[in-house]
Amino acid sequence: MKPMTIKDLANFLKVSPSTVSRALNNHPDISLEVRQRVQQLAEELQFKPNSFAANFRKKQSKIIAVVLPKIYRSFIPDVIEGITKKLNQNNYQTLILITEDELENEIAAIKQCCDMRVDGVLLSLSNQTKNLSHLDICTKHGIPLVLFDNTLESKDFPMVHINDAQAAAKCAHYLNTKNIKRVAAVFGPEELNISKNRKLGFESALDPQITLDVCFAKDANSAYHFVNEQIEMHQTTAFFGISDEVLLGIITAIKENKLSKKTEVIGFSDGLTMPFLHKQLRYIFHDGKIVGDKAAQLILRCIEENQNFAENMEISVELFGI
Amino acid sequence: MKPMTIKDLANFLKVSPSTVSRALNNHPDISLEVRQRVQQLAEELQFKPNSFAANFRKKQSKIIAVVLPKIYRSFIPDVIEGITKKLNQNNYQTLILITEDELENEIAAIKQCCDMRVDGVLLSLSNQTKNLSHLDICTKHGIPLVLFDNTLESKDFPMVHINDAQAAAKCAHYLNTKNIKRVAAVFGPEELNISKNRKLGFESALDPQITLDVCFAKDANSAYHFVNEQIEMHQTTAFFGISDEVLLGIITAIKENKLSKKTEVIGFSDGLTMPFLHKQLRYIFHDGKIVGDKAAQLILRCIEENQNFAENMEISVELFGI
DNA sequence: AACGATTGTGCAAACGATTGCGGTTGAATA
DNA sequence: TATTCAACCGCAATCGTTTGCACAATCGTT
Repeated sequence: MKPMTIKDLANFLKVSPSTVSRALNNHPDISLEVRQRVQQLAEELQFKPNSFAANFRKKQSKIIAVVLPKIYRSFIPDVIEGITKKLNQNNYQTLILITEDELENEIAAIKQCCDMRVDGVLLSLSNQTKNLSHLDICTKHGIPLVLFDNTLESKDFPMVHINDAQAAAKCAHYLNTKNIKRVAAVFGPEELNISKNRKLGFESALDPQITLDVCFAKDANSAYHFVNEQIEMHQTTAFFGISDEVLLGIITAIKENKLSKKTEVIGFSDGLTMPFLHKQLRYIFHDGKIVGDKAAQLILRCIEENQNFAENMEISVELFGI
Repeated sequence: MKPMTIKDLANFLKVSPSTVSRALNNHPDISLEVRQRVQQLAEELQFKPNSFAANFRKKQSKIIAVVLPKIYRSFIPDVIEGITKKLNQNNYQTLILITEDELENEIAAIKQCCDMRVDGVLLSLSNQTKNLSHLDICTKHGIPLVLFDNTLESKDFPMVHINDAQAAAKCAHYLNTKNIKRVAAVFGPEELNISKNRKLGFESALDPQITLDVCFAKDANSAYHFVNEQIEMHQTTAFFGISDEVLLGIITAIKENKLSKKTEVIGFSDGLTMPFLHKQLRYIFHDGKIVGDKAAQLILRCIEENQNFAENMEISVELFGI
């Protein structure tokens, strides 16, 4: 029992294959009556044209690749959900490629995308990536690409992300109003772009009267130890944390020191665990769903308009907390 | 400038297209010398055969679809990483479809997979799914499918997951040794299969001398309130939590009641946040990477051997904690 | 020297849907 | 009535690779 083809349908309906094809694609050349007859039969027989053949002919895969360093536990899952949702609504599917934060893998992934002839690429850069020259093959193959989340400035590719520096500045501004002498800021690994950007924004917005202690923490535990030191050495009562992970360390430390009530904690969070853990937390709500949605939207526009208009999109963020 | 084809290469090298094709696919019929010449030129010119045409001809997409309810913050990200890693090693790519825990979407996703002619499907069931009849179209299309994580018993499809009941029983056994009179167990939403299975395993393994209070919590907050009640009403000193989310509620509550030291907390965790938060936590380490890896392995075998041998795979789990 | 085995290569037919172009209708217009 | 013009539909080429088969060359055997 060979799988059905468009020809079989055509024979059965006494029309030509081309008519069936056009009818299935809602081509206006086909009369409403024929169109309906075709679609109805296709529906009944659960017939779908062979997508391999269609892709081949139409030179499109209806697949968007999402290339990212790692599926961290917060933010990225939401991004993926945001992307798939938007893409599905537009009849595209989502392919996931993971680079493990290595440039080499990123290059391979991009090549893979070209080889597979995906219709577009959403890319969050690895932290080893210092320039965008390896993305040229996408341009060469006519595959639109948009950068999201972890990005580098570029005139060739649109990007969507929050303005990290500005968001961090908001946190600093908040602290400026709080009659504080000293603040300890915990960032992620020093080489991360978000660490750099948020540090820059935070530092330059912070009232110079306030003494700033800085730490690049590789995980919750190192944040925890840093905070303990700060409390011991300087009786610090204000902390800034760049991610849910370091916030976990910060919050744990201040709780153990019974300073929850007397301490300001502010940072970036996905709004789930950390605000629950520490009700007084102020945080920049970093909403992955929106980033994903916007990124998908942008790539769809690129595909539609067949060009990489380098229009960046900045997601505005707000400070949350009681 | 038209994109290069196999014919262009062939003309240039004065061989036939078939030879180029075979050479590129390392077909042994082609002499080593010719094979190398072809591959070398292809390498230089960065030529890759049009995958649309190849897919079409070979009737394979080299894509595996992963269908899942939702990308929760723990476990699932690891599963995805485990899957993509294993698949990549075998030259397959990973497509993500999300059902949002709705049967309707699950059915649509499965159909989509068939329409796209993916080479295999990895499916974690929605919690609305009560039977597997909608998976027949996969069988009909000859697409192998393996169930993972949230599954239902089936003789048609292999599945990989941990033995929830048995793992929960391990927790109960541990508590049995602890001279405890009363334990409060917090599960997830009642309709979830993991809730049911883990509850069953836990209940039946628990020493009947121990009084059991049960709660189905929809989030960390409801777990938190339940625990507070239990402490107030029964001075409970032992808690079982089915997931990181409810553990968060449990741990927060016992900390606020300053009972960390005097209380046994045990449950299922991905081993990151919760053990950090509560050092005394005992937990079943639910390792998504392994589940993903095994699931991918299984689907690859199905593809290779061209059959759905219903060989289930149970991931063994261990109790962690100091 | 004639004979099968090997080995290595090319020919040409698929694979199944799409689409430019041309042809057939019937109705509308002059 | 002749002509025009849509509206519809079919013909056949096309997309680029793969692969069954035939064929040519080379080799070792009797």
